[in-house]
Amino acid sequence: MIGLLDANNFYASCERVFRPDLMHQPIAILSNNDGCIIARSHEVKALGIPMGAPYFQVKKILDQHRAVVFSSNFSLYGDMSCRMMTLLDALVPRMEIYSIDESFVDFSGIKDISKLVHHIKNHIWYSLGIPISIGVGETKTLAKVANQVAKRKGKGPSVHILKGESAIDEALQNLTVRDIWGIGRRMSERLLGFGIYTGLQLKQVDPRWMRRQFTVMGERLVQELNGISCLSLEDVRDPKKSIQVSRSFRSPIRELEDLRSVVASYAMRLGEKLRSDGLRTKNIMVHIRTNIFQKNSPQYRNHTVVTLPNPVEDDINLVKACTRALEDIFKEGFGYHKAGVMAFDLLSQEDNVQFDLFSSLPTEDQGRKELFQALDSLNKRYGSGTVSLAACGNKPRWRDGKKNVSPAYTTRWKDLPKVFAK
DNA sequence: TCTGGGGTCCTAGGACCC
DNA sequence: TCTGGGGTCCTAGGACCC
Repeated sequence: MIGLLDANNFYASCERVFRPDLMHQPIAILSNNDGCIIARSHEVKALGIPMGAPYFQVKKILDQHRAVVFSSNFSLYGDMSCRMMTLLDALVPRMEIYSIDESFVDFSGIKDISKLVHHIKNHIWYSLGIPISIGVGETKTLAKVANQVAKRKGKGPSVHILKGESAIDEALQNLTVRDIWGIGRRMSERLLGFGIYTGLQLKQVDPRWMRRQFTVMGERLVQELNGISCLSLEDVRDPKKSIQVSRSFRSPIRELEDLRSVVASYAMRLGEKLRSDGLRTKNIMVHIRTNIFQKNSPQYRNHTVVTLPNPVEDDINLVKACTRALEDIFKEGFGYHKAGVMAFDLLSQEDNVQFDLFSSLPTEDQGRKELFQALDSLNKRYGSGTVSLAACGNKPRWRDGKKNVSPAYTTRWKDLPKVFAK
């Protein structure tokens, strides 16, 4: 059995820990620039205010109900998340942190699951003041379903264990396809078109048909609803594949100079994130765009990628690359509303570093000399390590009438010292 | 007037290789 | 005139999640 532990209204609950006087008052948390609603307490949800609603559209109704509105405080939420996960980790054999406020837990081998989940729920509530819901099911997707059942029991901490065919079917009968984890707006629209409305109907669909219509994702979903586990518990976190920093602006930015300083600050934040994850990058993407909500204004969006010869994680190189990329895509005459930088195809500190010599090496002596210099810089930059060498002769080729250089052959020496000894 | 930020996975199709 | 078979890698774009 797999459990899904999910904090109730996490950001709002975090704020309440430090403002216990707001325990029964409606609370909403706003995004960057106080633009829209990104978290709501139970009471605000009850007012019918949707997730992501622009603040200016719902401000009136929030005021009427004397809601307390917070700007987001992500360092607080991150810290509370860390505490919560630490408490949980001490109580369970295996877990996967799924998001800032959710964890999957492996309950296999646990004799009395009900006792344990109640203990977890109470422990986190009394130690941290965060109310959580725990759902337990045969697969991750069913654990998600169980969690929704638990949440419907009330606004306080709650648990639900989903076991037995009829109980599962009943729970699924009460959910729309849109409520199922993994089904978003587009898929639910298409499913509705096929006459599939409830979770139970989806469970009864032929998985092969699902695969044809909705790719393997759809097939897995149906299998998971039938208790066949397709999504395993990943207790070891894979390293990140991309890291980005992006923001919308309160008011549009028109000048390149202003945008440049914004992008430079994102580049430095990107560097911080890379370094804290022990990662480097060769690929950096910069994007800018006008305000997509201003339907009547001219729109412009663009992005570009800079690929560096060597992996970097330092501010200077990142800022240089990002501002250079910005100049490629910046166009005058637009008011920009959002910009972002992203590093992708990340390398870990342990990954091989490629160091390219661009000069040709006409004689053996010169080749040897340049290789030694390259090794020397490698050592200075990355410390000692193992080295493999690839030599590429560049033979010009033509494609689509354009000259195009690609390696003609590659030779690799495994044992560098021996090569040099010769 | 004011509309978030940060991720992941999958597919199709093209280019290229032997 | 007929025109193989088996791959890999890359990219853009879509969809989803919290």
